[in-house]
Amino acid sequence: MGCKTCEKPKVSHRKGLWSPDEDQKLRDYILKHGHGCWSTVPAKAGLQRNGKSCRLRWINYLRPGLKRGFFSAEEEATVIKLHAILGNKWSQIAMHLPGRTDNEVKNYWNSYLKKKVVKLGGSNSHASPTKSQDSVNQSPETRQIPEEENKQIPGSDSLEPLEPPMQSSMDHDSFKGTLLPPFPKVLFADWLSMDHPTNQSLLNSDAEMNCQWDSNSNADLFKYGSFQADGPSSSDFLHGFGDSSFCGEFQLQFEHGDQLLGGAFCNYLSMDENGGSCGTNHDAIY
DNA sequence: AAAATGACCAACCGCGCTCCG
DNA sequence: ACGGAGCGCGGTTGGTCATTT
Repeated sequence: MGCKTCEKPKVSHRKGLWSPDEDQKLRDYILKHGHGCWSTVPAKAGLQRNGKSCRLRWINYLRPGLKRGFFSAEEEATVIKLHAILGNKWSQIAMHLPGRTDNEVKNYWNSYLKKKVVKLGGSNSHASPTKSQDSVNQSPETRQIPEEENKQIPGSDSLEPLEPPMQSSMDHDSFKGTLLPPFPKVLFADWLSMDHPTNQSLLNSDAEMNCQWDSNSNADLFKYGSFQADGPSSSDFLHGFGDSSFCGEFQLQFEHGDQLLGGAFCNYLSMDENGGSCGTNHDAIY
């Protein structure tokens, strides 16, 4: 996808963890202009990163609507089920988990679910032909689940959830006996409603279920509660948000909660992008 | 209390695909 | 039709924090 305006800045790209300042710059830029051509984003946003890194950071961490909490029993079951069907098709699995990224699903699988499935006898692992899955069964890195963990897995011979997180009012950490993260997680819809009190009626009590505790920077999104009001036009704001997965996530998210907001929300997001919104051609911006 | 080990997760890397000129 | 550029995806790595010895 060539981009006419793409230039090739000869800058040495920074690597490693993102600083809050970098996050701020990237978020500011994308909320204001959309990402457009990723390769130009770093230069325009004043970042010494490559476009790929910016894209990843946005998708996996900064994008509004990310849940970033512990997986609910439902989500966990979905991951296990879909992984059995799809294998390591993380992006496809993530499509069914509104607010989750492929990277998050992948990490969750590798750090937690994989062990669980193995412990359960690998009955769900047969469908995955991947090297990763093989390593679960064969590699020396395969770890035995500690007895302590085993004790914490009631009903571990079924696919019943390991008593997880949200629905049980227990997140993964507390499940593991550690501390709760300190801050409430705010979904984009919740955040939107804060900025638009008139939308509040659109959120029913199910929204509470989505208000997990999370320590990450989604809380920062509060800062942007005003960007729509005194910031750029909706047109500017929506550049780059016409992403199918983005809309799809919200759509799914609220459909799951028997809410009608999903469509309305996507309409809202795509109000000036008819034809291109919620579609895949988010590059045709500049 | 300090060192060793384990677990988690953010980020990087490389490959394949698609689009455009 | 072909080559280059950009994007998306999956695998892997490396840093950090927690737990154990």
